Amino acid sequence: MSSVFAELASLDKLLHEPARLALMTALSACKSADFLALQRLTGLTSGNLSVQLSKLEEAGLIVTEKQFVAKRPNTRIQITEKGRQVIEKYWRQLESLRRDAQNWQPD
Amino acid sequence: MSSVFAELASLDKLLHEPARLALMTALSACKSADFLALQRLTGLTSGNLSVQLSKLEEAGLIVTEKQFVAKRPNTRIQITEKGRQVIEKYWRQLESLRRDAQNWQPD
DNA sequence: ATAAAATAGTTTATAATATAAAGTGATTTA
DNA sequence: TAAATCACTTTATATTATAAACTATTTTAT
Repeated sequence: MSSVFAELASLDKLLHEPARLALMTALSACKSADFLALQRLTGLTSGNLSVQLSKLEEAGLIVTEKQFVAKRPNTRIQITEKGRQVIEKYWRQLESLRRDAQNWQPD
Repeated sequence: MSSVFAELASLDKLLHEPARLALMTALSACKSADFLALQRLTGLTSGNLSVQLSKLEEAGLIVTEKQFVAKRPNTRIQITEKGRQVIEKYWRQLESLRRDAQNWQPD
């Protein structure tokens, strides 16, 4: 059982889903963003985006702050230190998976 | 709606699943491999591996050849030209997604 | 000789997940 | 003031991953 197996098993499935991967990667590159900006980024329906953000928050990877701006509800989202660590780890592990699988030889 | 959306939508979900991603990446780097070698690579149960290979074959990304070797059934798996094209495209698109998400700024 | 275990898989069932649809409560427009 | 819009959340459905159960042949043990 090659080292690819270890990388496979440890790949964080919460981050692997493409929408959450884009969200976390984008959030790791800016101070914060609000709900509508993230919706423009991903093109997700609001329901879908809401569910994905809830999962990320429940896991402690982001924090959300709900306020009113110009009489409108406004949700500001920020990555946590933990979130920053796991997204960086994810990309490293995916690179490892790719390299190990590419270098693998049968037998 | 930023360009991340286009990358998100076009990311091939058949290839994105980690086990199939490892399988296709490995198969793109060798002439062929048999069922047991791929099972050692991925650590999948035989049932799971069988299902994933069936999906890849149904999509025309691999071909399988079943024979008997030393009185044992033996399934040899090879990537197709189409398979090679789509796995290379997948990795390019994932890099794009990463780069675009990292360069994105809210507003 | 034959019952039990192992090999190399496939098929089926279940549990998890993504995603859309429907719903909420406030605000603006007609 | 009724209807439409905004910014979401909650619930339902459809898809998917994954393990469990099964099949058919072969080897090993008694």
